[in-house]
Amino acid sequence: MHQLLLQIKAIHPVTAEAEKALVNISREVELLKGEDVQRIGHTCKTIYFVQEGALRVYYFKNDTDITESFEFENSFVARAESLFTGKPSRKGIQALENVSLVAIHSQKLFQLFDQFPELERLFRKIIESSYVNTVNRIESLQFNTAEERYNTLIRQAPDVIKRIPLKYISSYLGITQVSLSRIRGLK
Amino acid sequence: MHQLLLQIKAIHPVTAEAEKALVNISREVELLKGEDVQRIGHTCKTIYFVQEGALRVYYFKNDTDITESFEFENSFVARAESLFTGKPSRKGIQALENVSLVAIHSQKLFQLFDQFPELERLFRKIIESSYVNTVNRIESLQFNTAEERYNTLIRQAPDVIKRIPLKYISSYLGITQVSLSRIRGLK
DNA sequence: GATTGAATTTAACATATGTTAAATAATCAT
DNA sequence: ATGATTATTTAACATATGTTAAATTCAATC
Repeated sequence: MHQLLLQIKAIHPVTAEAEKALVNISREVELLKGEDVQRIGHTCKTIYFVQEGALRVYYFKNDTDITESFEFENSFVARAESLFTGKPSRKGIQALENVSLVAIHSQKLFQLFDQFPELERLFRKIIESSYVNTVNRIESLQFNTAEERYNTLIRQAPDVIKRIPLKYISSYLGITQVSLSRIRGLK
Repeated sequence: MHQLLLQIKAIHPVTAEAEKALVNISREVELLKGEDVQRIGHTCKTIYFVQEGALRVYYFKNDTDITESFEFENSFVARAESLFTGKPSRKGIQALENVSLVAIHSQKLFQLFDQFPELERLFRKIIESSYVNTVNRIESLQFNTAEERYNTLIRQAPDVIKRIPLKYISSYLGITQVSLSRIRGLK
């Protein structure tokens, strides 16, 4: 859990008691490359913190596997549309490398907010930052060409290109694998 | 402010003192159709609540005017990438009808969070719900055709079609106005 | 290192959407 | 109502991306 606590310190430091309470409702989880952290159809009740490895959030649209997002070390992952609504998610979370995660029990976490407003502030900030990321992503999908999106990805998230197979990257960019290959061949 | 308080009650009821404190840092603003609520380049320091009318958040990409989002009665509006980072926004907010807004001073609001954790919870929930909306929007932009996106809009946000000129809607859907016109002509 | 299967690229063609320009239609001010 | 402005549609053509299939490269296992 050490890494989680370090990351929290960087976002919004909390008291030792709050830290302890958080650790109490969390457990470490290890998964192998290819395994599902959370299956499609499952209602999201956990917020994950990535200590080591890479994940993707994915779903199917007309039998096509689509990657919604990638997550690496030191990020928090959840399926917001399920976590915040209580509905089952059409999305799954898959390990793209062997991963070490911290699983935070979301229901218990939300209860802790009454006792520790500092934890609520911490997670408010985490959500805010995820929100900003998705807003920026919309901008990119809304009016950049596929080539621009690919170049932006190389610049802003080189880990994705280095560590993730192209077949997952193409759908993340909103294009087919053939298109991605073509774009890569241009330069 | 009555309408704002009603809406708050529906999201997360707060005590009379918290309500009073919130009203204290807010003021009503009226603007005419076409006017800018916030200019491009301005650093976002206000969260708006729409009492009456319609707004859009917009920006320019290569001299082309692009609408990022529409907002109607009973929604909260801010430019997250600026509000939560303190950086000037490349986006503006424009009134598409004569509007009546409540302007909430965000800095003062954030200060109130120390005194009223219930207000922090309220705004955490508001942010969560905006976040869920943007995540769903990404899904739509990522792999639906323009025609699918248009049909979804008609179904899920009929107000947009009824009240907003098409020239603003096309860029919101990620297409040109000509394409939108073509799609509308299909059926 | 040979064999197999998966990942990636290439090719050829199809289609959706973009671009530019002109034609209508709708709206607004006089 | 008239004319002027703005919004929307239509047309013709250009281009980006999709689709299917095959070729190639890469990676894992024996």
